[in-house]
Amino acid sequence: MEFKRAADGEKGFEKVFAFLRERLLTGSLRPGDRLISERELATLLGVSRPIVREALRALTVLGIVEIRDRIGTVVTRPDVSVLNDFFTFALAQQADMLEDVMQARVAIECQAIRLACERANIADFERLQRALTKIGETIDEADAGGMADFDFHRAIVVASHSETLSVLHASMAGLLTHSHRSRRELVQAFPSMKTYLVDDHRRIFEALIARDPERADATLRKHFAIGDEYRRRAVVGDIDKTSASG
Amino acid sequence: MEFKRAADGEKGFEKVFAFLRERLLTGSLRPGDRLISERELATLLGVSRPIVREALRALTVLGIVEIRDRIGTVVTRPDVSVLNDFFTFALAQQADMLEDVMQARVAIECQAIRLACERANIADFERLQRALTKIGETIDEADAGGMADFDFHRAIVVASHSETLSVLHASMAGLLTHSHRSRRELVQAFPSMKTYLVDDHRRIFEALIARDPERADATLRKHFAIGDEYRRRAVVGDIDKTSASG
DNA sequence: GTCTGATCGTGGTCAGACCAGTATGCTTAC
DNA sequence: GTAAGCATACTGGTCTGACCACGATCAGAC
Repeated sequence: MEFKRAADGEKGFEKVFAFLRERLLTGSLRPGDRLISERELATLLGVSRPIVREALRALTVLGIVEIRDRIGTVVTRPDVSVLNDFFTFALAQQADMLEDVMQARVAIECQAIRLACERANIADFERLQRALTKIGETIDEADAGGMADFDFHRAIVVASHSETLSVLHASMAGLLTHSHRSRRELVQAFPSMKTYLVDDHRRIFEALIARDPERADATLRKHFAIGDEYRRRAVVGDIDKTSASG
Repeated sequence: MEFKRAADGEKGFEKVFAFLRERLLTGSLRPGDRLISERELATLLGVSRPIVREALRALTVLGIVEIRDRIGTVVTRPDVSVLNDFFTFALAQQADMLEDVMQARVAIECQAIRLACERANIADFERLQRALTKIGETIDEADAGGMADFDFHRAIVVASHSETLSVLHASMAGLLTHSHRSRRELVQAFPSMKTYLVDDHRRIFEALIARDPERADATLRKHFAIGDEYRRRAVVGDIDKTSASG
């Protein structure tokens, strides 16, 4: 073990990472398990501790593992934050990606609502109902209104009972949060938007209750399309006349 | 710099990571840029080199940065592999996630085909045409057939000209590759599947050419549904009688 | 039995060193 | 003057051995 020459062919980091990867993928290491200490791992694989730490840190940012100070390293259940990080970086370097991410969000939600039509239970309906009520109540507030809107859409995804869809949606929603908010500020400029917001969400809710996937999907899609339309009109300055009151 | 006590409040790793994160998010560091050397970074932030390496390694697994041996560390364009890694690990620990990931894939593809109806160009159509031809040619081969199938579906996503959808699709497709292959082996057991495969893909292609998003979406969805049905029948052992030849 | 404290193990970090190549510039040969 | 060759100063990749601060554990005091 005194040779840095990895007879295994892999460099230090790769060796450790591959070692742990294999244990994790084959199920030898499951969530909740505690890894052997960094020192043991180092001597076991014939590498130095800093290298082991690199590998553990890599697994940490992937959300696979959690390094607990003075306790040890434990395997965790895969977490969303990774995707969040990734998309945050990715988006930062490609600002034009925003519209693109929105497309992905639409994709996720439309699929989610289809699944939700099959799988939603009473609790899901209640959650949606509450969100719907909230949307009506907060129609005049940009902040609370945006949050209510967000909650409703999230409730749809939750109702799909799909972990993957939830994860993906959560990671995109985070990115779209601010755009969501600024969009909400348009409501004041478009009084007609108020009825659109309330009615549209209600229609989506009804389709969901009716457990009609096609209608739910179509309604949701239309909802997004109308939102886009409002945004377009805002860009070109086509404000509702009736709102000139200010 | 002799104090490990970080006056900045953050621990070593966090300090370096936050430092780089900020540069990356604000655009001070853009893809292609070369970071300063590990040593410089270490003295600059008052930490040791191993810590710097941890941070760089973290960014590497996130696909934000690439460490080139004896050259330096350069900022890269965000890459899919991160998501791939994540889903690989996530799936390994929650096997029941497979069906779930499939749902996400359906979501992505259906949205992609809608966009593709608007955005696809000649090159996209040609790619799809080639894939379609290949599917017909390789109908009797499990391996090549599966690949042709995969290429066709990927071509749909590519035709959407959406980076985000492509990224997501790529990361899921990787996971579903083997299931795709095993599914392909069913073809031999289900002769009726051959016509299904060819015809279905052709119908999808035609809807795309017609630039009819609704029809394309619906056809693609049906395609997936039929695939599921075949799988279900395989599970319960309901094999086509006509294939008893073996 | 309970409380207290020493010890051991853990992650967190550092400093300094060596290796192996790359890149560059300077020297040397033509 | 130009071109080949070599020395040097980088770069990442790694190791060693050490220290710190704190959690856990168990022995000993009460």
